[in-house]
Amino acid sequence: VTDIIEELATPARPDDGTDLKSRLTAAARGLLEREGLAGLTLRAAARASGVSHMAPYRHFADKEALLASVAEEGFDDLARALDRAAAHGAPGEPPGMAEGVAYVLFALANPSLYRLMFGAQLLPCARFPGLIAAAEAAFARCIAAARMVGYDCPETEGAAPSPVAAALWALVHGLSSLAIDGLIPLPDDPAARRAFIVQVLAASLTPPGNPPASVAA
Amino acid sequence: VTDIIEELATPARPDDGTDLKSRLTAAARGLLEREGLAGLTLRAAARASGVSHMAPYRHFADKEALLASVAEEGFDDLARALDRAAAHGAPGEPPGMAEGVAYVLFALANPSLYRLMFGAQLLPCARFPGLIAAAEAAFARCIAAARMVGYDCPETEGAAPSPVAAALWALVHGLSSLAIDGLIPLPDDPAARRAFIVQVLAASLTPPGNPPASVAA
DNA sequence: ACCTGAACACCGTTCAAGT
DNA sequence: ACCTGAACACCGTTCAAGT
Repeated sequence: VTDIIEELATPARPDDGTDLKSRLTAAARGLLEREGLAGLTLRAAARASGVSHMAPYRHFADKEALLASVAEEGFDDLARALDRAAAHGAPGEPPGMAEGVAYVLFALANPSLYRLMFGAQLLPCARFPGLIAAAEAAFARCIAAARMVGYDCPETEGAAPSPVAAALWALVHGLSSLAIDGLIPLPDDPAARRAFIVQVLAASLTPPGNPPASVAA
Repeated sequence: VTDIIEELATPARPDDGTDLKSRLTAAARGLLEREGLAGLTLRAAARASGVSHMAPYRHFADKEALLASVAEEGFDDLARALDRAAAHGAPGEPPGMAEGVAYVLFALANPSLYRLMFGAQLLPCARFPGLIAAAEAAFARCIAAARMVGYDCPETEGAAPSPVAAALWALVHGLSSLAIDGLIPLPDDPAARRAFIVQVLAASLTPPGNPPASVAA
């Protein structure tokens, strides 16, 4: 049965011009979206690409390398989504809010991919420099958004991010992660969902006793 | 080789009085800490407990049920750590800060366990009511800490948490998760590490233009 | 009630060939 | 250079027994 699903989603085209490496990555991403992390196997990706189960080893050192390739695509897509949000932000909202909402909505739209990007222990092992670069590129958007909010984020040379940039990234990442896990249930209605996300992000930026920020409630 | 490690860590004691279910859970937790999620298998837990590879099925419906049992223990431990921190908070810090720091330090001290608790898709599938109850009990500490900070958190009947409680949980969870993944590198020195965590948590509570909160920098 | 052992379908990975 | 096929050790899970 699962074989049929695989075939329908990504029909085997052994000689369709595009190189096998990108075909395998695309097949892996499809498997991840449709069947979750458990369904993302080297052999299934090979089957979906119409090659033998050993062919992927020509392009990926091991399964982890294939996962890293998928995760890197995910960070690239996330960065693009943040850039799109920054380009046309909502007029009534505080600066940086459009990017924060776009971040959370991206995670909710791609839960398995988002989980792979962060929770799969791909980053800390320090293999895959391309993956780390993609993650840091996405992080750079968070720093830019923090500057738009008005925070003073000093240039960080390499290692340590400034505490305020870290705080904003932690906020949007934490909300995304908890919402994906269902621990912070979000409204189903798109408008209500967006409003709740704006409320959460604005809440941690307005401590009690301080004047509330300008939020379009 | 891995067999030897298993034997040394949790020697097989088929008849040591304690019931097999808790022995299996303890063995699974040991495997998780020493070898990560990949090393946590039903068969390895059975081996470490000195029973056949089918004995666990008497106590757990499947592998996911064993994982849920370990994760539930993790949420209980986290709740206890938060209670301990609340009992004797640092005098110079704002209220609620001690709990937030304790939360992040717990995650850093138990990275694989923390990842299992949140990232393993155990919560959203709605099996394991005990696990969900344990997670909500830990979340209750975050709401209590939010009230100590001075936020007005209305009672939430069941489903939707208030935006401010969600924001504080997202902040500490996001920082924990990103720190574990190495995306927000923390200082090695314990005092410097604690100071950085305090800075990050305080940063998102003091938006620019508002008077800075009383932080022991 | 609780545990065992054989068996099945799957997986990641190594190795020896094939063109 | 790139791909194949057999093989190995492992895993989760089902089934038929054993006490």
